[in-house]
Amino acid sequence: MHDLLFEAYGPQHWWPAKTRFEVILGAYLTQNTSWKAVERSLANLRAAGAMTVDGLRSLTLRKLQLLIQPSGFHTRKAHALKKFVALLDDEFAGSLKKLASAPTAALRARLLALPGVGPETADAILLYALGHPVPIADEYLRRIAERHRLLIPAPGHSRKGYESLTTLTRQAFAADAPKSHARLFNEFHALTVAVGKAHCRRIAQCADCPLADDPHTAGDQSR
DNA sequence: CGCCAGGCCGTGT
DNA sequence: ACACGGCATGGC
Repeated sequence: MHDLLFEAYGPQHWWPAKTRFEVILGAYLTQNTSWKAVERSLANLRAAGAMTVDGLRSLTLRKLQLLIQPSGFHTRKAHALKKFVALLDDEFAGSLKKLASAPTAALRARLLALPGVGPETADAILLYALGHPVPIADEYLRRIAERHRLLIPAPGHSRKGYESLTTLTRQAFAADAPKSHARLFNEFHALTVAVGKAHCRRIAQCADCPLADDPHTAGDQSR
């Protein structure tokens, strides 16, 4: 899938951010939110000098909420971001570098324990901000996998479902590409979003899906 | 106007 | 364990 999508779409240049902390901010802000809206919040944060850990720490909660308002859920997300900085300060001396040097499994568990951090956000931070080789499962990948009969269709999206999709992705890469997983996971997730947007929103758009000459449109699936 | 977006969480069954 | 609604805003 990675190779087919890469051939069709080319490099996606993810994550669109300059610093690790900017990736983390984006990972929180883009939860169920279009990236376009996130860009406006990020611009606000940049203008306020809050694109760094120190900058964000010095903001009041209210001020932070105001700055990230354009990307929605600002009350929850502002709280969550403050809690992330608190974790960084309390357990890693305020250092993203120290945070990044923690073992992957323990770090993932610690991130998941934070409010506002679920599986996808945790993995996005691990992969795109901290450089850990973890795959990212998301709604797009689930749709694509089901559409192409790689995953048994399941009605709800349970946490367990995402964890199993994560495991399957990791195993698939482990079998076919033993090396450079971080780079492949990085590109694959970006490509997944690209093809998901282009072809998996509506069944009619699957005609020229790069993943298959014969798209599996027979089995319905409304999305 | 209605639907959706690069999810997560609390609550009820 | 799973389903379901709330969270907020802007694009299209």
